[in-house]
Amino acid sequence: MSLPHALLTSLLERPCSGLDLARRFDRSIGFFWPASHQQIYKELGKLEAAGWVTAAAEEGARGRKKVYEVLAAGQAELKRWVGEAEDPAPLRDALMVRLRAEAVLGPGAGVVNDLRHRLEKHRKQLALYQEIEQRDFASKVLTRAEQLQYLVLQSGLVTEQAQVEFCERALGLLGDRHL
Amino acid sequence: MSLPHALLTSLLERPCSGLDLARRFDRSIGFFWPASHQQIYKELGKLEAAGWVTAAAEEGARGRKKVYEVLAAGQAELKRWVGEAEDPAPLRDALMVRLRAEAVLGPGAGVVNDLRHRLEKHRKQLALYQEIEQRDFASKVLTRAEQLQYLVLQSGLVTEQAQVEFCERALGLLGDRHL
DNA sequence: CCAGACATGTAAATTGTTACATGATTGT
DNA sequence: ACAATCATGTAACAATTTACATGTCTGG
Repeated sequence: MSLPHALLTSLLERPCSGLDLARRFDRSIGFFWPASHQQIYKELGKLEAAGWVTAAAEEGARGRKKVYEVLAAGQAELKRWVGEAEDPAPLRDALMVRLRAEAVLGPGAGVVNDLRHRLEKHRKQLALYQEIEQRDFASKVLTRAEQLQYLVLQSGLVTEQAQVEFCERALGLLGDRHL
Repeated sequence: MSLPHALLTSLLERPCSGLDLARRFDRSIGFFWPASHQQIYKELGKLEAAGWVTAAAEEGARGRKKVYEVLAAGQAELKRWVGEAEDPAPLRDALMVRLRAEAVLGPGAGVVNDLRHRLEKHRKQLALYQEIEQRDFASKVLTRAEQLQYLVLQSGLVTEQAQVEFCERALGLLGDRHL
């Protein structure tokens, strides 16, 4: 379970409120560890109870906005966790199950629907990653931290590229002509 | 949720007991949709209640062994589900979170431990898939069903290959000399 | 004043993991 | 007899998703 450590990482990069965190997740760490605002609020409560972050009510801000900041104990915990080794999470891919089902059901079972749908999704995600690459990492000298962030983005790039190629190949095998 | 349909697929390939299913999952569909025997037993109960499979107590067998078989309604349901389109499941990769944490914590935070560990795991998984490829798909003419099964295996092959290359690259970037 | 965005949460349901429990059959 | 394996489950927990609830502030 990496959510607490993903939050600590993001808060170390910049202290902010729960909703800000949720928004930043949607276009950064959330590509590799998605989380809804509900989950984030709950987890922030636990981080605070554990003494890893402090919450400061921001005066003059809307509503009862709280700004969270990582404490020394939280940073120590994050460092401890980074040093741990973990088995890769098991894959769960419904498309593969559908392909196996199509194999046993025979031609025309309909897996092309999912293939076309996912091809489009993966193309969009790939385009998004390429946009981020151009915007944040193109034509400049990178610091070590930026090199690592770029590495993570590249993982996303090759993954989406591979997914696109897989869908195209599968559709070709199934005789689909809507490429 | 694809477990029921993964079970239907596997039972269509060959009717068998819950434990047999669990064992076959471990070296086939389970690479793309893992399931423990506890989960499988529970789900088989639901499939039976839904009228998608029948359970027949096998006489002369050990204990209270039951053999499950797919009914027409189950096959129809599987076909319906295969035709559905679904968004790809969101990625969740703790290694990426660790890399981002290492970026913000600075050199020596220890992500190399996880990278080395995962490099080894992915190399093993890749070797396993290559073995299956040689054993089941090398040097023979493939039926359509076999082509689809091979396609699924190839997805695993390129995925593991990409993971291996990513870990090697990351370790190179971090100056690790234990490749 | 009211719609819409900001901001923080609670509750229930689903899915999956881990630990435990029970009994039957086979091989030695 | 007894250990190992076969075979089927139950229970408790953990993580995530979905739906709902509540109140604040800003712009028109």
